[in-house]
Amino acid sequence: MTDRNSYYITTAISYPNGAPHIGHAYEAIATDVMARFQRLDGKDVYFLTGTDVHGQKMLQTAQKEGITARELADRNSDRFEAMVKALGCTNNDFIRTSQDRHYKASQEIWKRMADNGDIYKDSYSGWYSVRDEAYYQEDETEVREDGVRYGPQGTPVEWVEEESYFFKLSEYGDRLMKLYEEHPDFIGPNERRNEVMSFVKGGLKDLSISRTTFDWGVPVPGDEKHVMYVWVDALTNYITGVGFPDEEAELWRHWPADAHIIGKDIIRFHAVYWPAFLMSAGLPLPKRVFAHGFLFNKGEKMSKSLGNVIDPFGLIETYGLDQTRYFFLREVPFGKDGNYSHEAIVNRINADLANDLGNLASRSLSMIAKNCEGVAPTPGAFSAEDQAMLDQTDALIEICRPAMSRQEIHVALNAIWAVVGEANRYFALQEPWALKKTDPERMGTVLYVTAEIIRQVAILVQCVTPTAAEKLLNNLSQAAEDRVFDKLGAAHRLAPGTVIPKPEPAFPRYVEPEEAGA
RNA sequence: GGCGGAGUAGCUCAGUCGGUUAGAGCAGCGGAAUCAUAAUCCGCGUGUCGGGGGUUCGAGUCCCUCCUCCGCUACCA
Repeated sequence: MTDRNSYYITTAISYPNGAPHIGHAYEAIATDVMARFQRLDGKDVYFLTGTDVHGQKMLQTAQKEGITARELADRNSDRFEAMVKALGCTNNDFIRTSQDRHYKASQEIWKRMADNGDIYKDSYSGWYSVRDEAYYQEDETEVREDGVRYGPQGTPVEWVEEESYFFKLSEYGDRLMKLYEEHPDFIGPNERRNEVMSFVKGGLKDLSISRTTFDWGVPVPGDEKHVMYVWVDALTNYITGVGFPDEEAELWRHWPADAHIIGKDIIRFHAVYWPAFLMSAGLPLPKRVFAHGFLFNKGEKMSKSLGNVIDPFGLIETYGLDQTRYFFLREVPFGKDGNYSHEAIVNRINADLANDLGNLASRSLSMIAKNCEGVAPTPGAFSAEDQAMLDQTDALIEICRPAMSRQEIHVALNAIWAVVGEANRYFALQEPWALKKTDPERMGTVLYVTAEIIRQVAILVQCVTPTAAEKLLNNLSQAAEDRVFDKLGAAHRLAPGTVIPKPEPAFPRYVEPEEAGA
């Protein structure tokens, strides 16, 4: 929006029924990169993540462990919060749906939907799978040889009959279609938009939004034997996090959200149910819901039974934080499924980070340290090659900004690394080491241009590889206030005379650990 | 079954409104250079652009058909 400077971005909240895995980490990293990007671009950013701790599964897991649901929720949420921290995420808050503020917010949005006449009580019966948290038609289930009835996902189902509150989703089809048509950017990527639209076009049924079979959840106002069922509760976190229902709250300025970043498996809840709830409650709708893909281990789905689950803490430990962040965002087009393998990540670390960018900085800055008295030289007139190189660098932000606004993180990174590659060619072709003897002034110009490229690249990649970018910018003696996108481009070139000491490697190569006993 | 997407170099993918010898990165092979994190640079591809048919002066690009894969969705004894 042009009329406000706020940028509110969220991840989905994780269900902490087990340990955090790479999928949670991926979403958190990507969202953090987008939050950092907008912050560097001068936006008033609010970044929210957290956990969704209610429901029967949490209750059952807690019972199995002999603790209360709340104890389990707290313990496991702590782990998720620790993961987010370990990933270097700059979230402003970490919400847990067990918090008082969230109960208040959920009950308020419920009341508003009820006041709008969209909630009614009825009874619900059917074959219910606890594990799927879903009801199935009888003909979707089958009784197997063990005498147990199973649902279509292969999980056991039981006959459940309970009274339930329903939300009149069936009345929102037209308004939702209008939303998708008038705001084509509401759902991304585009293939998800098509899926959602065809789903809505097929007709919507009313939605069961409460349960009486367990009590670990937000009580329904005025009928406390019901607790809210997953979606009203979980989705509401996005407004709880910015102060709802206190619309005078300082944080409420951030609503509506600019982007909800979620996994492709929950697109329907975010692109159909959520806007319908908000319309019903009379609240503004988020600008965009973007669904990323899944990560596979060498093409195989990660699962506990296959034993190929990747632990995010282990990745950081093995490869480094910046390296892990860079790998997933560069290797996998955001929005598509992607693959992880040791070979692939090592290749990215060494080729892109160490060899291309790290070594470019190293070779150019160390020449400045050695041959230019440790300060950025004063450039002479720029040659056509110099100017072309600078122009390409100056243009990066104009590529990155629209790409990032569409969550095309890979497009931005691709453009940045194209400049890095071009800069290596430029450097080799200009041969500053030869100019040292033949034309020292020209050498100074080439080194200046290269340092300026590194300055701009480092400012841009702060959002992906914050630690290494900081090293580069320290090496270029850049003040904190100069490390923002406003300082990119021709109007704010590296000042000649800036102190540039001998560089320390910003991106070390990945070296395979020695074989045991070798 | 319906809808949608995809099938291009060993791998991952670009290919705008159809137009000259179909591109990039990675991997591989050969060479150069020595500023640098043994990093970098240059050169090297006989690819039925999934198969077949059609429209056109000309199709990876449009139309038809078939095959394969993926997603969403519906349903059946």
